[in-house]
Amino acid sequence: MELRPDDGRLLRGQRSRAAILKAARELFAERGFDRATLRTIAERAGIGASSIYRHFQSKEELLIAELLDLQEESWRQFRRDDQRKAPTRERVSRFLDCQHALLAEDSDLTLIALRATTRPGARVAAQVLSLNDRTIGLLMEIMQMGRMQANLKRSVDVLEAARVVFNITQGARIPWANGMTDAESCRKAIQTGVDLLFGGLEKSQ
Amino acid sequence: MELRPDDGRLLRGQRSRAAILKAARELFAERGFDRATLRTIAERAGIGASSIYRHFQSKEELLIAELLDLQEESWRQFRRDDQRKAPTRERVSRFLDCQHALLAEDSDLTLIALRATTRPGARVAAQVLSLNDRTIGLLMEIMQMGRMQANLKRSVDVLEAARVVFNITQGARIPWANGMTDAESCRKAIQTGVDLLFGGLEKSQ
DNA sequence: TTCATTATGCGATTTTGTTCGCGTTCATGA
DNA sequence: TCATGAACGCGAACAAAATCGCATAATGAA
Repeated sequence: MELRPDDGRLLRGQRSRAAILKAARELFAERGFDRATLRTIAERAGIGASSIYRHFQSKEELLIAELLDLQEESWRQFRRDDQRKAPTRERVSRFLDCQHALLAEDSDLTLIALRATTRPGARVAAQVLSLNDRTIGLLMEIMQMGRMQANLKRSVDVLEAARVVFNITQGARIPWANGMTDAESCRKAIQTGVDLLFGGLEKSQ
Repeated sequence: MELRPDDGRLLRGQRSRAAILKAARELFAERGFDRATLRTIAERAGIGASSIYRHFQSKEELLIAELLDLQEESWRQFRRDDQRKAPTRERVSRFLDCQHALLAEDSDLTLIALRATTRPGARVAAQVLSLNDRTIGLLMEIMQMGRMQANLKRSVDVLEAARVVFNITQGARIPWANGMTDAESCRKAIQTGVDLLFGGLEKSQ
């Protein structure tokens, strides 16, 4: 039996799902991920704790919706005044700044996403890895354009280059999310790393 | 009151600590970190589960000792036939290969260490970050030598460069530890990333 | 010896994410 | 109208890490 999209049960489910997400976002912001209990989230959402699992497969999954939103918002901001003719290094740098400005508001987001990738076999791990791949894909797109415009070396493997850029950002955020550096130092570390990558370490002869 | 180092209580504690570590290593190897329960570890070590917390602050801390050993072993292997006059790129590359060969035997180690860094406030997070800093320090040492020998650009910030190399390795291991690529692909990804960093992406004019 | 102190050990308990079995609601089709 | 099946909801239960209060052992000081 197929359910019509306006079926009463589905509608009720969608309301619940929205209520859970709202409560979760509020509580994550108030107390942070680890201190926000599924029972308190459920209570604020007005349902039972176990019902959350009708809509999400794990606690971490409550965050990836937010991460997805943020990712697309950062792309929107980047594209809004992106100079497609500008040097590739500048375009990449600007994109990372857009992303950083948004992520800097919520260090938990980066941290929990990273944690999720350390749970092999869990669905949420694959989801986050796939989100990361989308970001890597965008970076690759930018760099591929630079490669065609003879802005980058022809020999560069743009996929690997995009991965390196992504890993630089990921790695730089860990000390920040652990409170060992502030957001601005994190931003600078990312930019310095990208500059090193573009310029190279070795002397050119 | 100060305890002498040969105090009977301390000696008993050290024996327990050693037994716990031994049991933990065995069980981690047999079942993996997540499937090895503190109760079974305690049982094999011949003590009660809660007693583990007299010696370690968290389950993850049981892995730190192993990670430290492995780190120093990889340094030993690297130093054993390190050509100090060789190009910096080759030295770095060789060090990463040594490290990879050891880590490849136990993907859990990388994964759990990474997971530990996503637990802000926990002692184990700081411990792992400090271990990482030691590896970064060694990389920095290698690159600093290259910089003095005019092997690398004078303008290079060796600390940041070392961090970038480290982040490349860290990031490349995540898909591998999730079973999405094999160890050899992971190794190649690391080497490709390092090559990109040394050579740079931009065309030199 | 006796007492205080300190490290260690342990069973009971708490906490929290997650699973299970059962009941409820609601559209559909005979 | 009534049985069917599917999505949803819930309280109880489970699993495993972590905590607590108390007991024990070992040592030094009085």
